[in-house]
Amino acid sequence: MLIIYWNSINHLSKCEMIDMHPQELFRKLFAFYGPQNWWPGEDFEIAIGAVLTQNTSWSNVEKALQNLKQNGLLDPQVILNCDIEFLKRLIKPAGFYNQKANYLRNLCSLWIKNSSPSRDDLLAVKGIGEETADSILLYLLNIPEFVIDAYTVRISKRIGFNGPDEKSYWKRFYQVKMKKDIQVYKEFHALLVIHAKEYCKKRTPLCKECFLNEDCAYSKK
DNA sequence: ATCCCGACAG
DNA sequence: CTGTCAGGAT
Repeated sequence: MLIIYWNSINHLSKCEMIDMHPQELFRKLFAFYGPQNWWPGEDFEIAIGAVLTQNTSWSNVEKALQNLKQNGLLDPQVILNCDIEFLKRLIKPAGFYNQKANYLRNLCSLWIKNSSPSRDDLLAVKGIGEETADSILLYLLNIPEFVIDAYTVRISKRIGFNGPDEKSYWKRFYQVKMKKDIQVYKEFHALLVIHAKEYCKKRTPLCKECFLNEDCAYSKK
């Protein structure tokens, strides 16, 4: 009887340890992976990459960006001037090229009118949702919008930050709990991405080898 | 076969 | 809320 009681106490204390602060998650990710220095590319290329990477692996996006770069198509006006079928062919490796070609042109039209758009300006563009808008705002325009993607939701729920699947919830969650710091926002999102790819994978997460498994609710199930 | 830093239309 | 868009890596 005493042992059962002890075990329940022990279990409770473990649960409390799982409930860590997002700051602590950030600190541990940063300690393990180091700075990601994730603002590759020049200016508008970041915005292009943000669109091309919608539901698409970055390795495929890199091929498309290379094609664009080799043809001098990283400039909004040049993109608008070029034949759309040519544009589609260049970005083909990134997938969804029919719609993404149009999405890019929509973004270019906005950018020519206003190269420092607001969040609402971006969301008004057909093809730019919240994640893409926030990526552009954070990594290109240096506006502190916390980027929430499928990886962020997956890791947050697994590690034990109880919450729904809705990205809007997690955006508020992180923006309330984290210090409003551009560099931290940038690094944190980048760290969540690399961690989701290397350990916290969708089907086969590598919990045994994961450096966070003692802090993670998912690895204890 | 499954997944990839989603967004939009129906 | 569900179907659709799509090539590329594993």
